[in-house]
Amino acid sequence: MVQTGMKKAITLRDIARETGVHVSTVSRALDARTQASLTAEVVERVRATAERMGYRPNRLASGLRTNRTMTVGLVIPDITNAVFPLIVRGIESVLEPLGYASIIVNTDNLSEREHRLVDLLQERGVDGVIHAAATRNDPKIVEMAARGIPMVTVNRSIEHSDIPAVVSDDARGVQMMLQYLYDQGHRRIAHLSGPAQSSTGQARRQAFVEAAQALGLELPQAAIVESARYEEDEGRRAALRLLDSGWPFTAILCANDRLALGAIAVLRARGLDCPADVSVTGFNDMPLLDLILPRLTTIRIQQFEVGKASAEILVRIMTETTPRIPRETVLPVFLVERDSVAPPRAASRRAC
Amino acid sequence: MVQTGMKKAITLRDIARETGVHVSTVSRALDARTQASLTAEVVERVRATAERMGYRPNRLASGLRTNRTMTVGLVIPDITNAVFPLIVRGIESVLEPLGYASIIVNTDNLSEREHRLVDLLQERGVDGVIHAAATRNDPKIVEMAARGIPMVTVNRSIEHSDIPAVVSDDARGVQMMLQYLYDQGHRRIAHLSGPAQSSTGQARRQAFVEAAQALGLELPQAAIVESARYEEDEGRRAALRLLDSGWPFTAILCANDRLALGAIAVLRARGLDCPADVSVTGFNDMPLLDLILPRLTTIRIQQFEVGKASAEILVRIMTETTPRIPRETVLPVFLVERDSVAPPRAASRRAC
DNA sequence: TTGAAAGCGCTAACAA
DNA sequence: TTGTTAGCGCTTTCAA
Repeated sequence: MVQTGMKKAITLRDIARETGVHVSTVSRALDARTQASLTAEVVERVRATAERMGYRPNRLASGLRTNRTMTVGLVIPDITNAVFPLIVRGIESVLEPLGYASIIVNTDNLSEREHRLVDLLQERGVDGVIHAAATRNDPKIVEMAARGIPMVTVNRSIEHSDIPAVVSDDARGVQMMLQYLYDQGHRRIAHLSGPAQSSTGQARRQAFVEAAQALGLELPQAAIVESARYEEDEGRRAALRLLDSGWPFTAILCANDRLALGAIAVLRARGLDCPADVSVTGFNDMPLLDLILPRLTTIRIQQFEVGKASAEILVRIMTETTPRIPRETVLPVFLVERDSVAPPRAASRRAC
Repeated sequence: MVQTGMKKAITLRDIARETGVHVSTVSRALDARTQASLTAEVVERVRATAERMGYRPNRLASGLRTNRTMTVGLVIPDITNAVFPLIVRGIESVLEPLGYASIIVNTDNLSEREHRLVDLLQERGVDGVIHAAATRNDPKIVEMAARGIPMVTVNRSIEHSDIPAVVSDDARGVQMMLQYLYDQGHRRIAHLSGPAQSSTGQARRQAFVEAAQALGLELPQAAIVESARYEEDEGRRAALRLLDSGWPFTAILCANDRLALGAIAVLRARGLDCPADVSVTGFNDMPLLDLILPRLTTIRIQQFEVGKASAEILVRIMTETTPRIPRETVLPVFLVERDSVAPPRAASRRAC
């Protein structure tokens, strides 16, 4: 150790010496599962001494011995993206009380980076991984799961694998929103879709197409513009392409709030008001969204609950001998009606 | 291990057996610092075999031996608070390339919780701690530093200790903002201060008092209202108290953006427009703030840079033998002029 | 009910 | 330049 004055930590040996019993006895006395085989008196004496000396178990040592580190890995794309902190807190809400620590890594959706970070987690012997940055088919993840590392994916789902996934009901959300726009009188509705390689991007887009067809909506090529990332500037770029296509849409259903914010900015720059000229809807209901004008009508996802559910499943996989886990856990979503949707100009004119 | 099909990992022994050299030779061949003492041929053969077999070092084992885990602890109040993700990414930007992993814990500013989490970090043998949730005098932190664990505090600074701190120039930020309001014609300026137990809350408040006195401003008791937390509802509560005090202020300098957003909401509810009736300013310039109307005039803090600086310092403490670290590293702040400040009614009337 | 001993995978001092 | 050996702190089998 570099630091001077580094006091060495109290070990089982120190307590053994102090109490006059063997290290293994101390170990047993301090482990709830094994202290049954000891005299109550010894257990208590050891416990008290450990307490008094300020003993802290060395998880490296016990982990080396038992292959359990009480540490899990959280793989997310970018903690800076407002939906993830809530998921993280949801995860933590179940893991922390059980004594688990979390190593959090940001992949920035770079697969090279992701692979390096997954290695980093494995080297540290994490007991399990919650993966919120999985691409649709990721060999590295499948391999890790095959190696026996307990794993759950969040938001996204790995194709052709039996890795449990916790997702929100994207399809239902898109369908609710499209129906809502339809009920407001919209008939030419565009979609700013998310990245095709993310499973949410794909799921929402597919749901959009299906719901649009079910409603008998016109759906030209130009109606769907794909974004490369879930970010404002991609929303701007996509909205520009949409405007320049010349298709006379009256509403944009965006795959994500940030795309919607970007789209609204572009509309405004072109002199179009939301919702008077064009209605725009989001997805996620991220924090602070309700303070931004126009207040975005969106689909609320239960981020915290998603995190919580994924952690609960991971714990089951890590601790139960033969856990029966559903392949997919789907959480409900909710339509949040705010101010970014109005009847289309034409329709309202007709209504007058 | 619970999982079936758990393939055991490749160890140095496996590589030793495969290459026909001793484990220690393998160990040396794989360590850049020691491979100099080996034949280039052996080094290469071992390296290639390790690569081929997919060897991953077991950090538990090496950590147990060396007392270095290449893992650091990040103690923050709440990752859900928008300033922290940026700090985390700043920290990561220096730590990750060096091979460090980060265990992130949220204290919710609960000292009981913080102590438990700090123990959790210590049990896992973190090489150092970046503490962004320190209260002004925290015995646990001082003790940990005294134990020799490399440590840096962020945003807040521990009183009477020599633990390095990375902070933003709060005093200068407050002073700039007060001067700005003064220049716009404001003379009766209130302050919604942050929590007294946080060092930023204290520093900003003190800076406010000093700057106000320097400008010769009127400063009755009612002019400063303290908040319990840096949150919107506390901003609302404090603004209500301010309004009910009857003091005819024309501007509110808030210790934080979220307090400002809360204050503006209350003003609006009372029929007062910001900035027409009352000017309000924030602090931090948190993400998305520029999309919320009225666009808040605020002090920008370089969160990412703060994180980066703290990590750089931590690395120096962890690796250099006799690092000379300044007790406090102060990063500059910037006034961001937006739309929440206007000349006071009286002054503008006079100007007409 | 407790103790003795081995060993998890790695590094480092010492020996050859 | 490479091998031998010991041991980091803990758990767990086996023996007493």
